[in-house]
Amino acid sequence: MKNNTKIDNQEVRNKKSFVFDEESCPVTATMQVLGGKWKVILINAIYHTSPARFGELKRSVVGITQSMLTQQLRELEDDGLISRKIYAEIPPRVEYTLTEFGLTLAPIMQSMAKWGEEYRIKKQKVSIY
Amino acid sequence: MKNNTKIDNQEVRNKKSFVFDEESCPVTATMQVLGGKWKVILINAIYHTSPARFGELKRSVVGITQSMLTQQLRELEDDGLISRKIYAEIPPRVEYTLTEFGLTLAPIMQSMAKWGEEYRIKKQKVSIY
DNA sequence: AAAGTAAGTATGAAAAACAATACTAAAATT
DNA sequence: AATTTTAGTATTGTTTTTCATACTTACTTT
Repeated sequence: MKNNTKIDNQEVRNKKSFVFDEESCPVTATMQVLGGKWKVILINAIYHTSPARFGELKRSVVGITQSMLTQQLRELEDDGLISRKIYAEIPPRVEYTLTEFGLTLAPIMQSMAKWGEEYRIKKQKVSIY
Repeated sequence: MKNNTKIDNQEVRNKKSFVFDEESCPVTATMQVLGGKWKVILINAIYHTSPARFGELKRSVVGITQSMLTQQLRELEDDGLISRKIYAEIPPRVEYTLTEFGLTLAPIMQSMAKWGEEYRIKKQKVSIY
């Protein structure tokens, strides 16, 4: 116990004690919104093709299913990141754009895009062709 | 069909046709590595507490289970983002640090941290207390 | 009259992610 | 001798995601 206290003090002295949860870690908080397989990809896609139609996203976002697309778009809308504009036409037309708030994610997407490019280069170097 | 072609041409004229997959979209490529509930949070935690011991991460990363922690750390190691240093001691000691490559993720974490802080402010404004 | 169109909804199933619990080793401490 | 410590593994179960398929509407084109 004495020893334990000694170690604790050492730890306190040498190292801040961090807590990573939604409350105290802003990165964790961001992940609550952007988590999931498709969120970031979709935001990025809308960012680049805005205004993006539903069918357009379905074709361009490789691998996503229609129901996933619908669901994720709804969640992004609920979080205030994208807006959905319905045209009263037949056949229907719906256009998605980033809201002003959604546009504040641009730096995240840009840093990810940059990293992804470098990652691709790194992978090429490792591959054995 | 004639009409269809007309619309297609219009689209080609007015809008680039994007494809969002791992090959052609660097953001999507990044998400292959950082996807999942814990990856970004863990990288961020190690970034801030490096060198981070296993038990330390288990305590500080709120909500993660031991098996999840082990699994995610292994995957991050396999992707070359973190390194694992084992000390031949009893009881065991293992320290995790970001590799040089892992450190290249810093801009992503920083942009996420910044956004998370602003998101918190926005949520406060909306709440009804 | 049948087929095509866009943007969905609904349903059920499969797959992946995640969680809980118990267990281990080898030395130090009580 | 029992307990504590750290960093796990193994097993089983639950929950969440994701997928596949069929269906809808109301108008246009064939």
